[in-house]
Amino acid sequence: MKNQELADIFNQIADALEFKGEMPFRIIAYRRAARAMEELTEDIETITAKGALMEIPGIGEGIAKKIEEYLKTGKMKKYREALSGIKPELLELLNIQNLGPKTLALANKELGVNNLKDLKKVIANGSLANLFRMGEKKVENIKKGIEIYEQAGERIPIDQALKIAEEYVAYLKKSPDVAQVEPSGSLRRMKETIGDIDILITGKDGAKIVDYFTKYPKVSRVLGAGETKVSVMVGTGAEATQVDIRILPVKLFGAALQYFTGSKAHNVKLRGLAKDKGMKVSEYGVFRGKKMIAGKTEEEVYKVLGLTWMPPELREDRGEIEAAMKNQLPKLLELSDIKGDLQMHSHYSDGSATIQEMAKAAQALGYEYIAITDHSQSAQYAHGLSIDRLKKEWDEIDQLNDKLPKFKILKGIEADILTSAKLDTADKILAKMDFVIASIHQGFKKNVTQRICAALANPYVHMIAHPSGRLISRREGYDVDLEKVLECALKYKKVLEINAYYDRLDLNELYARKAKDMGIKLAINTDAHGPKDLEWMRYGVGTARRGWLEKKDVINTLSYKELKKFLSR
DNA sequence: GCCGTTTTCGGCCCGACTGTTTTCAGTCG
Repeated sequence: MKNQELADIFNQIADALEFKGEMPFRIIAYRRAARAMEELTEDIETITAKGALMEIPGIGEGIAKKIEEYLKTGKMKKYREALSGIKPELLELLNIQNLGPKTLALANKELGVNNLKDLKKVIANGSLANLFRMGEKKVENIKKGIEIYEQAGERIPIDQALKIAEEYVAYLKKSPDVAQVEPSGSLRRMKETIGDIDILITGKDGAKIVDYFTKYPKVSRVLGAGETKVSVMVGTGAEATQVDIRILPVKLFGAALQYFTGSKAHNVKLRGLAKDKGMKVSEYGVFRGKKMIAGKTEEEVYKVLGLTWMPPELREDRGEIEAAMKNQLPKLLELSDIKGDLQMHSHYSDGSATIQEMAKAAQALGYEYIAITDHSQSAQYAHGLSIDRLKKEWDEIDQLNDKLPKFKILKGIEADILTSAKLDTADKILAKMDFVIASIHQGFKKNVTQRICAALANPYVHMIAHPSGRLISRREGYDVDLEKVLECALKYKKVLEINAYYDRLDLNELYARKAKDMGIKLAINTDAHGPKDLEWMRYGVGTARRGWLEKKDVINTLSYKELKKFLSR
């Protein structure tokens, strides 16, 4: 699939044009095209072959021609032209905070800066500070930017971001000057990774709040502090994370929260819509002329624009504004709709707890059932179960089910799909199980699509776990055609998983939405290896909500009775 | 470069903060 390749090319063209001082709107157009490429689930070559490129929003005649040219020849004239005269490492420097295209172009033209080494040199010898409209302080800020750039700068997993944010929020709530504190930005939208943590604060005395905010013990550096807006770094080294706050009066809470939650693309669309209607939207409210007509609540802000309120997870400019206009937003799945967890491991394989301990923890979450899905025999890396030990596990589950009132433990297994495309567990064993998961744990590059489809065709298999195999922070995933996998799942009426482990979230939101649209059922499971891991469910639900999923799309919202009926089909 | 139940041309979100300005440019979100 060349989707990401093309996205990278368009982003680089945008960077290059920005560096060269090209018209801003042309640059925005290339960035939009890049984003469109990244969000496609279908292979761009398939779309091109169908002649449907220009049906993608953000792709017009010009960019469509460039895509066709690239797919046909492996080259793109515009790309070559845009990058002509630009040394390979130069545009990378645009990732340094406080160093934008204008300053970089100036440093390049006047001082011959072409890479990080050059940049450091002209900072050290003072020549950068001597350029037009430059000075000591500006250079100092660029130096700060370089430090942050070299330290970390990677997006962090949502799990880690939530922990940092929750601690910070607890600290902020202790201040008597703070009225409301609300994590917003990508965290509130439950994005799978987080760049900066954004926190909205309302209160009266901004200066006092700013002071208190920057005195948080974990702050390692203050990046900038005004009266209503502050940025700090929390932690050091690879752990360092940027936290931004915005302070506004209580009566503007809704407008402020809407603005600070984003996404940027959503807000741009919203503000454009307001403009068409003769209104203006900002963090200070919705205005018609000078008159403020909304701002106290988010509901109010959306309402005056003719829209119903929408959950933060939808706010990505992926059709939610259009749907809200027609009052056709999905009624999203809630965490409280989840009645059980259908993938977890006990100490029989590589889990840390007993089956009883897992059941107790699940009961405490209000669940009606769980499936114990220990690894199968070929999974030696995970202490996979021999048939004898599997039978022992069944006996224990039977005993527990007799003991536990109003709670059910399903006999499950996570069976390995072998490189031969066969499952490592015999059908006659699978036939005796309540819930059969098949998954790839070996041969990531060997006919994965075909092997998964073969597993889906097996009448005893209910679900494919983590269908792409990606690990967000460290692994790309199997060499698999997910479009085909979706087709197979639909054909055999099987379930696909949203694995809720925060480093998997697999299927991701885009494929989850595609699956839903096709009519495929999903299950959201934590893949817990200990009782505490069951709490990861909220990340899986977040991904599901970002994929527009409703209760009816997810099988572990069914009651035990309904689930048994569903699984027996 | 994209896009159109107000337009095939003329629009394209809005504001904070910083520094180097003598009224504003650059950067960021």
